[in-house]
Amino acid sequence: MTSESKPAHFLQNIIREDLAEGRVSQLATRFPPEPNGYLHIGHAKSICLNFGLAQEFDGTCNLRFDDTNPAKEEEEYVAAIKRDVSWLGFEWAGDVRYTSDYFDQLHEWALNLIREGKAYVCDLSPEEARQYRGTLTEPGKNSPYRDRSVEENLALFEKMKNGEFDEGQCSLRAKIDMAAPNINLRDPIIYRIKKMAHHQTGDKWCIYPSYDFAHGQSDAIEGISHSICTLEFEDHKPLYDWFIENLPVPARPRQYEFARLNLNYTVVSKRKLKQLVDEKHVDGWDDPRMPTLSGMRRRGYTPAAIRTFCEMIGVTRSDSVVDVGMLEYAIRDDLDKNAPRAMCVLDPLKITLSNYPEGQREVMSAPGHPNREDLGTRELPFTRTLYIEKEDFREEANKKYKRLVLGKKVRLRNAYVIQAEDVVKNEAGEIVEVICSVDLDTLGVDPADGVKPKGVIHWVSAEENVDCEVRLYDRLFDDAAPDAGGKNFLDHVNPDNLKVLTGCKGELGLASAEPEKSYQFERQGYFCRDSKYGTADKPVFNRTIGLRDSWAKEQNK
RNA sequence: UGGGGCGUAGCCAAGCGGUAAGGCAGCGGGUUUUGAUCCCGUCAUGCGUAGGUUCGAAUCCUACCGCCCCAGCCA
Repeated sequence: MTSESKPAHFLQNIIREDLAEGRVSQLATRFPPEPNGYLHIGHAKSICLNFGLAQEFDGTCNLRFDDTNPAKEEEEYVAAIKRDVSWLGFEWAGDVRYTSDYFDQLHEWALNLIREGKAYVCDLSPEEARQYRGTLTEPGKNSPYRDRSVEENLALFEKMKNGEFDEGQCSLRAKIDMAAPNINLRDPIIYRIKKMAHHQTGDKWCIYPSYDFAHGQSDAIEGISHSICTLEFEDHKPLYDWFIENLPVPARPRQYEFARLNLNYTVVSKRKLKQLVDEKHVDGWDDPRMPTLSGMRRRGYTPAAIRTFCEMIGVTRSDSVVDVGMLEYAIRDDLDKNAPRAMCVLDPLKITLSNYPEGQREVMSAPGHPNREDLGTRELPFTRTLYIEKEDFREEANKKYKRLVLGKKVRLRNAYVIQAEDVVKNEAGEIVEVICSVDLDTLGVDPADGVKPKGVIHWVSAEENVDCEVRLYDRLFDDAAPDAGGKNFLDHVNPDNLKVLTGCKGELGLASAEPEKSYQFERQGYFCRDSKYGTADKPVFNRTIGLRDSWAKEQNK
């Protein structure tokens, strides 16, 4: 820890004290996803918190699939979640756990409650149960089945377990208090009938424990000391504690809540994400525009950047909406330091160097990174015809425009200074080529006349380059809060969230770019080769994020 | 109008009775063969509001206001 380290957040303080005062001997946390969808940036916050705390305090963190609802869960998600957690850079303690590993024990404990008169089989239908539950302001009424004998409950629960009842026909409920102001305490359902196979336990069960009954006890079984969840579970804590106190569990875990992540211009609800996929607004869960970890990975986000972001935003109990600008800062910061540089012309304009012999070829050497010698050098063939960016040339411009202007000079990055001498236009009047002269005495030095060109532009040989496709992504939504209030988030999908450019010309080295490995295309942004589309000789590059652009800002003034 | 939370700058967030950290964004300037990076400076007389206690209050007390969560046999 350095003297400039971040101040501790409330959970770090709680843990430090618990450890110091001996309330817990070793920190044990867990990340408990339900395998019913893909992990997204919001989960990353929880993952970084739970695994990060374990690392910081020399404790352990388990990966536990909270799989109590076979109707919604699938093995496919289990695999994807494991992969994403590993990708983020974390290692869970021991084997992957499943709440379903504890179904036998949980069933035993349910029997325990029944024997002590603290649980009963209720025959109320779901609709009737809702009516008996009361409302936020009115107390509920006791179920007519609340006072069945222990023997009858035992027999009925056994029948439930044996599949002798239909789904919804009855349920096992904890006997707590139908008049409790906290609705979670109004005799919550702890076991329900679901006659379906489970991805882990197959056909062994037709009754499944509820989240409330399973979670705390699973924590206890695993010896979790601090069970960290999001704010909406705070009302469940009294119930969490009630089970722990009324059952012979091997440990006393404690629940703590923190605020989930909200990001502007983004939706992170599995339902909405799924809708974007199903209605083809995006090309799958791993579409680079998605805030899923798999989408971000394909987009070029790095685990380190996501971890930094989670560190930046802090951990508190107040609802907040983080500006995506912070996420963008985190990825730019990482990639600026670590991504090798390359040149790629997105919108090519041909340049012919009139005083450079036809057939002549030189090889320019350029650093892999301006201040990372360990990233080596790259070789750039330089020829009579080149491509530059269309927007980097103007026939006339004011002094603020620091690029190539007719009659003026500009530096070709990592190469010579050139001057635009003439323009070739097609019948439509569009510029199709610029004739330039090159000053061969300017490699690494300013022109002899001492006048240093103000601008530097990127280029690529027109004769030797990699033809590629580049996909420019913009934010998925054009509204800062697409799902706020009564808004339909689909009405705010940004129509310009993807621009596909073909015929882009990249420097030769890009042909061997590995998928998901980041490059900075100088003067433009950070890109990585797509892992799904493209061919060996025609790669597709995804733009992760553009460079900060003060020129664009200047022009918008 | 039941219960549980939360209000510090445009955003995130420290602070826990001694006179408002830090980051993102913004703004101004410097360096630069990336209009990037980097560097420097600037950015709350104010902590939801109103009272009160105190030599002193974002921190304590009182009242009020606003926002979020809870009535799945979802998690």
